[in-house]
Amino acid sequence: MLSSSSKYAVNAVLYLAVHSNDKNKIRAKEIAEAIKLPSPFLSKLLQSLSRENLISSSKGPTGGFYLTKQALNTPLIEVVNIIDGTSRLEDCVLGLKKCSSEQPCPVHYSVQPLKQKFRKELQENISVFAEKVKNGEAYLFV
Amino acid sequence: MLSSSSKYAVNAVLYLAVHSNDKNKIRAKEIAEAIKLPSPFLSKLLQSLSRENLISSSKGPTGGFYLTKQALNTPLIEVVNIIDGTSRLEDCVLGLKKCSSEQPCPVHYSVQPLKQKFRKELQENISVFAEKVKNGEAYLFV
DNA sequence: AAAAATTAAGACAATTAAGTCCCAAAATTA
DNA sequence: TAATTTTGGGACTTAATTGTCTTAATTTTT
Repeated sequence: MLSSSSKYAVNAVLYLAVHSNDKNKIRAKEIAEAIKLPSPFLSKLLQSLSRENLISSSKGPTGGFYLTKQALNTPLIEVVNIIDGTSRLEDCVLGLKKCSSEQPCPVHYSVQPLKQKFRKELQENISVFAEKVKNGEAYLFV
Repeated sequence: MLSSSSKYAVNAVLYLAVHSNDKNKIRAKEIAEAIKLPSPFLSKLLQSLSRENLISSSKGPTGGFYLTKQALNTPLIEVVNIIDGTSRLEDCVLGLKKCSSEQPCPVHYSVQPLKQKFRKELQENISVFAEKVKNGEAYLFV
């Protein structure tokens, strides 16, 4: 469904959404420890997200990563799109090159609506999912 | 969602469901050509399915693979379970070890019902999907 | 009984994904 | 300005998945 990398990235972004802002940047190492991930690997993911301006960063002591208010209003699925690309969630479940309502694969009508709903659910903004964690309705680890 | 291997396997099984029976066995090579797959690799997948008695086989000239009537009444998801195992479709989308309604991840309630529905759709018997191909409602290649 | 055709099994190779490491660039502190 | 701390970028390593090849076992045909 999602690659390991984008799972990590989503976790990290939600961690930032909950704990960071432009006054309170968070180092890669701290995030890595929080979500139990090797820090060099996480750094690379964060850099990819930063390069695409989904998250913000600054260097040096007191530096780190953070989310702007604008970034909080980005659909969560953008994280996945940056790390995995879009095809992973869009391609035919059976791997057929041309699969559509004109030429459906055998599972198309069973599965395609679910895939679409999945993408739609992840269109919800990052802030929406972060709020659940702040409220104690959802958890990021364990 | 599914590994490449299990996509291939599902295709191959549906091909057998449509074209084979105990009087009409089909060689790995023919299936491989039909679904455009390297034949040695497909052979290995077919062997895994045969070892688990999901498909049947016989050796020698006139040998090949086929589905029994009983096998046609197996849920399609069994193919995936044999090739990928079950965890791929059951584990938390964000990769959290313990993710449940007691301790849900932030996307749990958005996504978990869809995953369950996905598995449920693939619980439908192989024959159901094969019929769609026979009817011309669905296609296996291109 | 021998030859040919097929599946079975497992070792091997190639590719991709995951993860590490090193050094440069930028910012802060002293 | 020098030392320190952080991100940025890219080369490198490791692990997992995908794909190939060789040989054995079984069945059919002649």
